[in-house]
Amino acid sequence: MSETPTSVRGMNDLLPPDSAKWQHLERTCRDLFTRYGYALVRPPVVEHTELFVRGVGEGSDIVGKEMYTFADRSDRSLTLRPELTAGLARAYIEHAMAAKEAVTRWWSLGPVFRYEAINTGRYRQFYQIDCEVYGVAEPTLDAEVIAMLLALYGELGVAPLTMLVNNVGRGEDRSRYRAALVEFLTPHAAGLCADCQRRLVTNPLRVLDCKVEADRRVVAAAPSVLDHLGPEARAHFDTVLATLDELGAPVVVEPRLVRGLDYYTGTVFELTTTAGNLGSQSTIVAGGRYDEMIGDLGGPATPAIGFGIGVERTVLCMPGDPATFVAPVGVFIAARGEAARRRATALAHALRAAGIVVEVEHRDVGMKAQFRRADKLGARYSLALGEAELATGAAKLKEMATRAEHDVTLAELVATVTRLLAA
RNA sequence: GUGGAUGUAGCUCAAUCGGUAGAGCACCAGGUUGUGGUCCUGGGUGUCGUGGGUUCGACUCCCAUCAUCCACCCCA
Repeated sequence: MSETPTSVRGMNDLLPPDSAKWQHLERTCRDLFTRYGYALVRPPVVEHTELFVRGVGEGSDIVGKEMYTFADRSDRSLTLRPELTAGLARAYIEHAMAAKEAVTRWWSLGPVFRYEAINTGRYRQFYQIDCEVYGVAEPTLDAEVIAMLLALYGELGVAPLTMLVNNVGRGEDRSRYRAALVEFLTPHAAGLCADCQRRLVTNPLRVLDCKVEADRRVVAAAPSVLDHLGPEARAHFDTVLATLDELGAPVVVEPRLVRGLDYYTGTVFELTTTAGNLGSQSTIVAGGRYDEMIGDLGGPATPAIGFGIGVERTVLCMPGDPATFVAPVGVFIAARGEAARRRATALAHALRAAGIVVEVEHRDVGMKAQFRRADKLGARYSLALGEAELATGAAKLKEMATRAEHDVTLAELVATVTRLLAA
């Protein structure tokens, strides 16, 4: 390897124009979530390792083998967050939110870290956008959250979409189903893949999610979670589905849908798409209820629901060339000579104060090069300043696409440009 | 973790059978133009990913290694 520095494997630089497409996603999320009453929270990137072990679950692959864990100088065990939900739950508890308000709606975004093999739409530092609601147990909220996601992706223009939903049960329902599943699978154990033979003991629900063909055939005949829900959970799930129907939100009930994280209870969902050539990484959002996590972490028993959006994957399946998301330059100011450049700088300053996107050529290069750059930047208008313009205070404002020119006085430039750009 | 492909200029890529490398893009200048986008002309950079091996001679063949991409697995 050469001497020049390189980024860490699986951790990439986000550069223009791709960053503009990300900004569009983030803006769309912010605006939509704000309408639903979510407020932004930014927890730290690093937490005590213990939080993730307890919050995400010891049995999960994430905690088992994917965390970036290290000892700091005081020998505390810290971990780069592998997801956002646990840190947000910690903040909810630490700031005693339950005592301050009955319902808390938070959203957050930022990098998360998992030590995994790299692949399309899969990185070691990647970005998630989360929404979490604390304090509501009722099923209409589940439907609202799911429908909001469908609205978000509709607004982003992602298609086709499939929203899978399931209810993995909790408490006694979960234990009963787990027992029934183990009872069903044990006779077939010899025919299952090595991973599933292990899962049969550690986390039998995960067997349902196995992609191995032989295992899938076995699982196809397995008992369904939905048949093992008690009346309360069954009624909850039915209301979720009925509400989604009333909202006109299309979903597919998938009894074999299981999430990889241990904390989910009851409703779980997963948004997938075939857009964007994501291959097997077609899950772009995943979430569900985690009604026991806040209590398990030592907080007041508080029902909760949330989801995580995979930002890279979402951007990959969003339509549109990234360049089209870059803010277009309103005016490009070309200048010849230092006196003209000083004036150009001042004019640009004034135009920008008026909200116009302006690029000034500060380099001492020829007019040809300046206009080529104006063209390349896609500027709506260009203004050329030289000694003559400085002397007269008048200049020509050129519309690049049509090459038509408007006579302008520099004194009225801001007003003129504002009017032209608004037209 | 398993399997496959690819590493050559800042970027995208070429280089026949082994004879120490070229093009386009991008960038700048000149010509044309109104000091002005197109067009024309000119301008230069490579430890050929890295380390070994074979050979008179390696970008080319062999081995190793690293990186990137893709599939599987898992996940968002």
